[in-house]
Amino acid sequence: MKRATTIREIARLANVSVGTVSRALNGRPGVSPGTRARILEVAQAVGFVPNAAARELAGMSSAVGLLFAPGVRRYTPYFALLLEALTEAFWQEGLKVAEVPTDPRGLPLAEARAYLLLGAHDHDPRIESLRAQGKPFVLIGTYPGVFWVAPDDPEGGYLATRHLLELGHTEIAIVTGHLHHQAGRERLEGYKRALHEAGLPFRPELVLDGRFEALAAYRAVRRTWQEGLRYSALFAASDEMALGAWAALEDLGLRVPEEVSLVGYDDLPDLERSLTTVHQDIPTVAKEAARLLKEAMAGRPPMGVRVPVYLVPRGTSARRGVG
Amino acid sequence: MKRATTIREIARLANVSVGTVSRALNGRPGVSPGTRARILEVAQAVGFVPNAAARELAGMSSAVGLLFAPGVRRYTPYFALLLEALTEAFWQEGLKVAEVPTDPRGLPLAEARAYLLLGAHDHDPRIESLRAQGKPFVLIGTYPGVFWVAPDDPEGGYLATRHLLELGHTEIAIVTGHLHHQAGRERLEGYKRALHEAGLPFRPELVLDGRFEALAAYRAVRRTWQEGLRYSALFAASDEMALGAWAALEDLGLRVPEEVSLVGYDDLPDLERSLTTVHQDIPTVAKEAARLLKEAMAGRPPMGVRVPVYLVPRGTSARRGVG
DNA sequence: GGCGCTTACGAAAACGTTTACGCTAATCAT
DNA sequence: ATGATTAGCGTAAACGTTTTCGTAAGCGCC
Repeated sequence: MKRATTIREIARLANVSVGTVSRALNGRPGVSPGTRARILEVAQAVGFVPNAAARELAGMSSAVGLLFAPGVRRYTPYFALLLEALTEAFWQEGLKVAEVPTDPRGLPLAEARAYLLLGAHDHDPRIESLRAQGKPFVLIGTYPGVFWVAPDDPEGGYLATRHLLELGHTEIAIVTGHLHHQAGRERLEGYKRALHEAGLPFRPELVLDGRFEALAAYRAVRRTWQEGLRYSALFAASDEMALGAWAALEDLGLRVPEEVSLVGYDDLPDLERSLTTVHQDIPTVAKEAARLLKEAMAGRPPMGVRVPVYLVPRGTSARRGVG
Repeated sequence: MKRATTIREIARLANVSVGTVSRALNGRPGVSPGTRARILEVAQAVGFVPNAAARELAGMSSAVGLLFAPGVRRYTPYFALLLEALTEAFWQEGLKVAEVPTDPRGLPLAEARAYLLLGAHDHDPRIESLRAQGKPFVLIGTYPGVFWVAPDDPEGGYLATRHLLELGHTEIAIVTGHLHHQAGRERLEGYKRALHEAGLPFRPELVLDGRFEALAAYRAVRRTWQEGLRYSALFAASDEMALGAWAALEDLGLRVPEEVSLVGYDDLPDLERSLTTVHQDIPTVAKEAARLLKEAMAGRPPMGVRVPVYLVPRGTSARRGVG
């Protein structure tokens, strides 16, 4: 393994002492704009990554606490990917992310330098509590007046639905996740907007509750179809639910995409089947979260950013059969 | 936060130098049995936990690599619990566990001081490869000639089945996980043994493939029942599959446990419904894994340990209705 | 021109552990 | 008895960072 470049090396290259380098890199006062720029440039050039162990030893508890909202299913492929990306992105900043045990309201039971909030709820008590404590934090989701980053879920829901509309479908059902979760609600909003834009009415009976679970999606799709609900296209607000829905359609004897088109959401890797879906740029979400957390720790004013999503047409969506 | 006790403090209490303490604690040569015992006693008494950051800084990459078998679903509640317990248990030993990226055969793409193998396969190439490299590792599962720790799955399958037999059931179906995974196969073996012991024949058609997934279990149960398969009791080899099976039975209009008894496996916490199941002692599995890994790193001869399981009778199993 | 004040920076201590090296005393072979 | 070996232990350097303290230079001000 190659030896990583150290702060000392940077000091040598920039003709300053290690103390100055440390100050410059951490945005601390006591270094002139000129030297600071020079140091940052050198660090950038050699691809410096601070040694987390040394940092921690020196007393900078380099752990940011990961706070899951209560009631959210953590053990999903999506969260696993997000976590992986977050770990990677924060590592680049010399920070480690670790899940923190919480009380029933989701408030942290252990101290951390900063926090990362996952699974944004509606009236999230975690936000006010942390704000009152003055702890820096970033929310994965949206909320006014705090640092937040979120995938552009309204746009994603819109893109998926418009794709189906453009293929000639007019009866489009949606399998949603929990509507008290932002992701679930926002994707539904996008769906509604696309319908509205196309001059089609929103029909509540075409909204099926899939609870973000494959099994729940399966049951909802199968039951409603057998009760006589009909549509030529289905938008599932997560790939897991799409898989459940797909299985249900198969068990109902329906061909995908000939009889029913299907669009998922997330674009999970390693899916064995070719699913038309909305791609989420998870690494970018993670990187933005890391960047924002640094801003938050530096005491900057809050800001939020939306990360773009895009549609990936694959095998499960087709032009509506002439009917 | 209270200051953790250091190696220096222990040195003071035991009247030796820090170097000697370090050697004693790490099982390295160069310290007499007497002093070693004294040091260990002091360390035990004050509840010493080595500082991971300092260790890493001093060059002892304190990370043990977590290696998942290819093809195994990592994002399950069971693995999440196991991982949590492993993190905790290894932390006590001054070790951090981190997942390591693998190639398609499951071999590690990054170096680590030692490895932990999860999701034991049958002819696992990881085992021979690591053994050839002389890397210390512990397998969660069983394999002759290496360090391993595993829940007593054959016994668990036996206990679940015998419970149903004792309730008067004679037609007992089983929903299994993948049979090329040890856990899946061993639980099936226990089921067979209980049947055999009771003088009942093993009927292959009563074995349903649930792939350790709720949805797959649901489909298998529902489809086979509709095809005419009948039984008065069902043993699902994981709680997730039990939930899927339960949903299927409900959708078939069958009452649990009046018409069909159901037993799960794992005893996951936070299940909202009261499921009879086999309890797994995950914290103990983790602690044993940590203990064994230390033995392995010390170069001791390999050994394996089975962690006991036990049945937890709850609401989904009942005496067979008079038929 | 002396005084105080600020700013930019270097020197060095500190964090907790591992480990190379050196020393002492005991053991051993001759 | 003497020199060589060895077991047992202490000393100190090293790991990469943060941070306290000291200091020199620059500034305005009377």
